[in-house]
Amino acid sequence: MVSSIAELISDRIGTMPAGERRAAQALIASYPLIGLKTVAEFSATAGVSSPTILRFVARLGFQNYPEFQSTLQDELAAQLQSPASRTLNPPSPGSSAVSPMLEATLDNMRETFRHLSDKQLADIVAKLADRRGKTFLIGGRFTDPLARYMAAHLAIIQPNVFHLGGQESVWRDRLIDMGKRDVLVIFDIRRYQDSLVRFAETANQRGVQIVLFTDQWLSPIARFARHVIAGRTAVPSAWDSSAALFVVAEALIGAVTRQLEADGAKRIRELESLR
Amino acid sequence: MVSSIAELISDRIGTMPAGERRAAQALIASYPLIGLKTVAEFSATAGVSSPTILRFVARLGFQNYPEFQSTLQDELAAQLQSPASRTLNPPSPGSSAVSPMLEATLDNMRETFRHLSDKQLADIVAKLADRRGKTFLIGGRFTDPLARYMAAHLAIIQPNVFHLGGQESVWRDRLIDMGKRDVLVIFDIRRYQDSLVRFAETANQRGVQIVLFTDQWLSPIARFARHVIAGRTAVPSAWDSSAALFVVAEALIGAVTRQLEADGAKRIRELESLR
DNA sequence: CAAAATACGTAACATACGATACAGCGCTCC
DNA sequence: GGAGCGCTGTATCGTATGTTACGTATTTTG
Repeated sequence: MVSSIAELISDRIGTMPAGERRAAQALIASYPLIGLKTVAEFSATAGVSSPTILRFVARLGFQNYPEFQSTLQDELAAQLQSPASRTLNPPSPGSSAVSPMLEATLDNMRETFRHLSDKQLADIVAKLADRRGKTFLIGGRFTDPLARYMAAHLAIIQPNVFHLGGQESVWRDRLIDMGKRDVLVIFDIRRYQDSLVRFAETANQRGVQIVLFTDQWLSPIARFARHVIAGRTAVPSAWDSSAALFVVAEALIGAVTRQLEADGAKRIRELESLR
Repeated sequence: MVSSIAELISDRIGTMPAGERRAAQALIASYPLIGLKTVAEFSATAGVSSPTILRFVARLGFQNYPEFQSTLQDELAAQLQSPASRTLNPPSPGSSAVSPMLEATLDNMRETFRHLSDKQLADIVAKLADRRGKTFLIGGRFTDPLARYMAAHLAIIQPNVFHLGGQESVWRDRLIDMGKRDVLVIFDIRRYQDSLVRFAETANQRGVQIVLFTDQWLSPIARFARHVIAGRTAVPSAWDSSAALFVVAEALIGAVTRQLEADGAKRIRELESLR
């Protein structure tokens, strides 16, 4: 038995032609609201023609469009009247292999932030928003993308932000550029990489302030780090999860942006005028 | 300022004639669902005539019935998309500056997964774990790190996984390598990049199956995509959040790994012995 | 109590919405 | 390479829907 139209769609989306699949995806993306609008609006949002929408609902087993809409409304009524069903994901008895993953991730984030004080974050933000020094970012095998992600944002709102990528020998040589006023943001989770540890140690000796993103068992780099962010990584998977660290990174990016705006940084105003 | 139609009604219900008051009560009783149905149905449920309904919505300040319905739908959309506003956020003791960011992110993830069916994910996993074809990953300005992150993991558990980076001209030429059996995983959120759209279009013409990670407004690439994952990106920040997409990516990585283990892939056993 | 004003429903109307027929196109399979 | 099939969009049609006009009922006011 199929309980919701959403399930019905995901059951049959594989067997649908391209146009109808676009209709299905548009419906799922903002479920179920476009389904309540007119065929014309639905077709416009999905980028197909009206008949395709009608064929789509016909394929789902409905006699006509109004019948389809009524079903959607009934579904919505049930949902709105029992808020419990919202929090508890469609129970999907037996399956839902990803749900435990999601739950664990959400828990990880809550735990991660619970152990982070506002003071600590504020200090890091202040340091990152301090435009007198340079900012370098680097990560390990799996976490380097996080460093890139953060660098991509920070580099826009302020100058002198550099992601250290490529071969080890390349970024090792960049140590020459680093001094007391600079910040090095390092991402390092298990298994901790020796090359990164050595790099951090040298940087530390040069007086560079290190901000470390690591897991709850703390990379050895924590010994040299000025600020340590310990994210929870445990999930029911063969891999560790970096999602919590990712969210902290995003929170920092947002906070630094706000800080620079508050500082009235000329660059921010220029950026806005460019857009 | 009146935020919802429900408030508007309770403000004015005192000044309404009997018939319209019955209409108002009927609407409030199962808010806002009858308002989305036709005037005829509305009038029948309320026990009044159609014109009375129209006079009722006119009194609320709407020019016509469709305008009234649109407003109701917008209201509903806002409600459904930010469950936070429904639960009336607990002030979160201490009221930290990053807490709203965290809350929004958690909501985004729950919402994103609520719109994702197990079936849909299972299809994608099956395709990604299919070792007959190659897997290419690419992302936009801010999302390319996500592509890298996913590629870093997938490349370990199976051969023929390629991240497309560097200059546009470089990865454009890689189109030659792509064929019907291959998968292209694209990350593209606002503002959608023309270069990526063109790339996706060409790849699609070559028969490549496209898995798209995008935001809830759907990149134009959705037109060519076989599978679309629409993540929520709204957070109280100057930037959009990719955290929800990141978590989906991690979930997929985990699921693909499990799938390959189940398939008894020789490579996995070899890997384990190497560790 | 009478007269006026307001409210309500019936019925006719016009719009726009959903439905259908048909032609063009691409794709697959001989 | 050609024939057949299936998918998609354009254009047209019928109809359900929202809208309005008008007559009757009901309440209000002097």
